[in-house]
Amino acid sequence: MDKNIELENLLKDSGLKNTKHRVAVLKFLKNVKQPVNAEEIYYHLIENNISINLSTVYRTLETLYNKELLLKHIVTDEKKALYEYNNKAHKHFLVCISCKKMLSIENCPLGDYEKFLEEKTDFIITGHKLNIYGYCPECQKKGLIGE
Amino acid sequence: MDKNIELENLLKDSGLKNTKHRVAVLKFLKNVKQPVNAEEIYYHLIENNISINLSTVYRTLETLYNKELLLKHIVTDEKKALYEYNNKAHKHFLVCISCKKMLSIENCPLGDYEKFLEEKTDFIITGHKLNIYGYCPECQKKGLIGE
DNA sequence: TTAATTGCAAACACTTTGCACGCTA
DNA sequence: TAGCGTGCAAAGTGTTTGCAATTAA
Repeated sequence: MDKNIELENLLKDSGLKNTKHRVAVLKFLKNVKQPVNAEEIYYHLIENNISINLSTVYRTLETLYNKELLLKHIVTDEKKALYEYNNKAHKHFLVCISCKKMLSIENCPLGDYEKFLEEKTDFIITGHKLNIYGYCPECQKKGLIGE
Repeated sequence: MDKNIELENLLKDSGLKNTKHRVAVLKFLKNVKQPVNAEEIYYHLIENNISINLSTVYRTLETLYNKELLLKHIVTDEKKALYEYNNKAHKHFLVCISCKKMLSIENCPLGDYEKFLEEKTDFIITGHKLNIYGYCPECQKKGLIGE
């Protein structure tokens, strides 16, 4: 329950009204270990007796994403966007090309490469996104490589 | 004209029939300097008096992508997929978050970080995608930062 | 000849929007 | 109570597909 107060403050600090739907979405995303799509959030809430509409889920995600409370990912060849709680840690992902699962990596190998690039290109660099692809141990065991 | 023969051989080597549409799409993508979307390809062909249907453009892109003759990118918050000629060079991109232009970077700063990760996580790593985001010099001049 | 490719129109999947009602601050 | 949040149904957008006609091999 303490967690809800924390999330309610997060909303307040972002200038958003505190609604049960927003808290429920944040709470779910904070607890889940990998990025999930809108439909998965929708069904999770329904199963937990929180009546909500899919369009509200989308609107909520959009709102939270605009306030940078969430991160949003689109994986090539997957149609649905994936969302995760933004804990502000700088992260990268290991994406399984068989089951599409995303695992986060805490390390960032990029060091001061960005600084070098900025000087070379005159871009103002604001961030980067690094995904590393491969087959997760489970899919290797299932022999799903290549599917 | 020699270029067409080269592209026709590319198709043949991939086991694809040689059609004017496929050659035209490949030719355009080979000459353009940044990834483009299906509609841009469609209009380019129409303007060059190559009669084609948008759905054929999509089917062609899908076919060429499956044969790895093209690369496909999806940028978060952009709805349209971007395609580029796959010249097999290992590349990364500098993406302007204002005008969405993508510039390629030839360097790869990742070195043997992947090897380290593979050992640590038991993934079989097959590749990675690195995009670096920021504002391009043109958008900086236009004062478009933040839009 | 025959199997792959194409045009066209219709279908699709995910996401967004208009409007009337409900609820937070 | 003023204005943001929500449900519902309908619309939107990029992409895909079924089918008949066309074309490459």
